[in-house]
Amino acid sequence: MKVIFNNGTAGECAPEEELHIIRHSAAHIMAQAIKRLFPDAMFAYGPATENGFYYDVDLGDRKLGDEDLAAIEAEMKKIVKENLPIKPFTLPREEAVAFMTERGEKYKVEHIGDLPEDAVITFYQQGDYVDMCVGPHLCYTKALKAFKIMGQSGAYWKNDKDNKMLTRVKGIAFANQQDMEAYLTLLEEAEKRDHRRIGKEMGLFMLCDEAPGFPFFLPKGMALKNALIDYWREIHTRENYVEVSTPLIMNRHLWETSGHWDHYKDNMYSTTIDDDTFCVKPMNCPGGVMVYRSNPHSYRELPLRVGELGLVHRHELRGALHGLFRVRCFTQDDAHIFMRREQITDEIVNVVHLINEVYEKFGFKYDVELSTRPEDSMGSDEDWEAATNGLKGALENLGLPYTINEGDGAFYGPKIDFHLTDSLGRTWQCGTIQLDFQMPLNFDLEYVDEKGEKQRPIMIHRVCFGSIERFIGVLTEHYAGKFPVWLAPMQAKVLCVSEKCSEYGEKVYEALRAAKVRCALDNRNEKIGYLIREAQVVDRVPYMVVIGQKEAEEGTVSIRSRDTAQTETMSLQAFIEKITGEIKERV
RNA sequence: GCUGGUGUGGCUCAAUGGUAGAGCAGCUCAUUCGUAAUGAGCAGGUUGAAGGUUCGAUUCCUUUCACCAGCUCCA
Repeated sequence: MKVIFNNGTAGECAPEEELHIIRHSAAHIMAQAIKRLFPDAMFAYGPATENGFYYDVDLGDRKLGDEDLAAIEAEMKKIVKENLPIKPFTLPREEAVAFMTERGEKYKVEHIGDLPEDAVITFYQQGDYVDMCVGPHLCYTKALKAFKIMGQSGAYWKNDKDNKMLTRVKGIAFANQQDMEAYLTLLEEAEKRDHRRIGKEMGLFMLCDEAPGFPFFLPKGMALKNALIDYWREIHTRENYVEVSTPLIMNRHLWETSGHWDHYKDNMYSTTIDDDTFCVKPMNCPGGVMVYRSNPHSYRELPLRVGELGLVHRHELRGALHGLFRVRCFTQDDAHIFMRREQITDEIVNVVHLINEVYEKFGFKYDVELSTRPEDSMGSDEDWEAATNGLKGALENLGLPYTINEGDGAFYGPKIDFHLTDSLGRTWQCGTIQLDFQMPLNFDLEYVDEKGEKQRPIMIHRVCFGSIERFIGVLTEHYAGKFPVWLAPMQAKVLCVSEKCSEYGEKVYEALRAAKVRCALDNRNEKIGYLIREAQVVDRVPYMVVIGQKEAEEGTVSIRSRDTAQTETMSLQAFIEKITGEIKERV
């Protein structure tokens, strides 16, 4: 594809850059359209994104409705049709400032201020519209073949909530119409995987207006949750963790000592008990610390790995709530590891291996982030540096690729975060490993070393699933509700061809129940096709056990697989062995 | 919390400033059927909530709650 570079030459761009350039030019064309419709508009940033582009615009007090978005899209089409040439030019810094000032583009002026002193400032012009930009861009507006405005939202200038809120208009753009159609189809498909929809269809969980952000787990969702917990307990026992359970509500003083009162107060629910303030725990660590502190410890016990499936409550902003992905109460598969300084790297490596094992079990790909010290934090520079280096060292030892998320650590220490992707490509933080020198200091934790001297342990906070609720949401979308047998809320469903064989169906169902298979019996007076449809499409049950006259006479079952729709006839005993084997092996 | 949007029976959706309609699900009856929807009938809603305008509101206005797409924030 031919593009125009910021030095004014036209040439070929690298194929992998093509879409990026199309999308970036789409942002400019949209800006031009907005400027035509709203002459007072001032433009902030307008980058290409993963599937399209957006532009943050200051429209004064003007709000955009759906009709406005439609008008912008129509105007863009017009600009494309006009086939305006897109041409770059450069200006020295002062002239660039004067030029943008004259055009009222105060955000661009501020942007110039952020650029290096010696930066050459490039502009791209199409018709009467000029945007400050490094390019490259399409040569003509007509080269933009496929785009669509997708919506708008508020967004702060420079992403800082103390700054003015601008209007972000978002769109998608593709090389051609077919690619865009394909993407829109993909979105439709993704919507079908939405865990909120599948959760409802399958009867996994519910939310109601009376408890916004506090999910109810229904019997089937509970079965899934318990299957995950059983797995979790098994691997943690193997890894030499012990398990505790600590109270949901504890005295405010404890939260003051831990630092949560200062750093997390707005997110904590509280209540009054005997004239004293008590807080509902937003994190499990102070509870874990109290357990540690209840006894003296020897260096021989360390590392001490203490797990807790802890239910935490956090007051999340209502606009942030999202199905099971973002809730106000959730179960963390937490653990606190108390250890000596020299055990840090080994322990982190162990935890990373464990988290990796869990994610591989489900076939997840994940991104790793290292979050460093936030502004609002506790502790000394030395401790923060040591902790951050400890995490970095472990990641580098393991050769795990990661990105650094500056200033995004917990208030008590830096962390490694594991992000999983939902059906729409949004990523959600699940696993996290946090190194903490503060909590042991605040609570004066100790152990006795080999010389009989008191030493301060270091703490790791870590979760694998992150929140079981969020993890179930991600799993639901990952499998589109077609969970593997060991996780499936309903593992087998007995379907009777007619009421005549109901009795044998009952017998098969009872045999499966006795073998601890999660199952149901459907002997409704309907055609078998009807029963199959519901079992396969709604229940997404891995095995449909079809029972008819023939099976009743022979003592067999006809097994229809959810995934292949193939059927296989076998003895009831053979099927029970097959399914219980798969459940046990967690395949 | 912020920007925009949405809110009608369990679900998906329709309609109008003048007593809310369909499909699916549910129930009843008939059918007793072999691997993705048998037929007929019945029942189900004070249109998210509160207030206002109006002779009359589900429709218009205000407030509020919840949800959706984002922003911010986070597991």
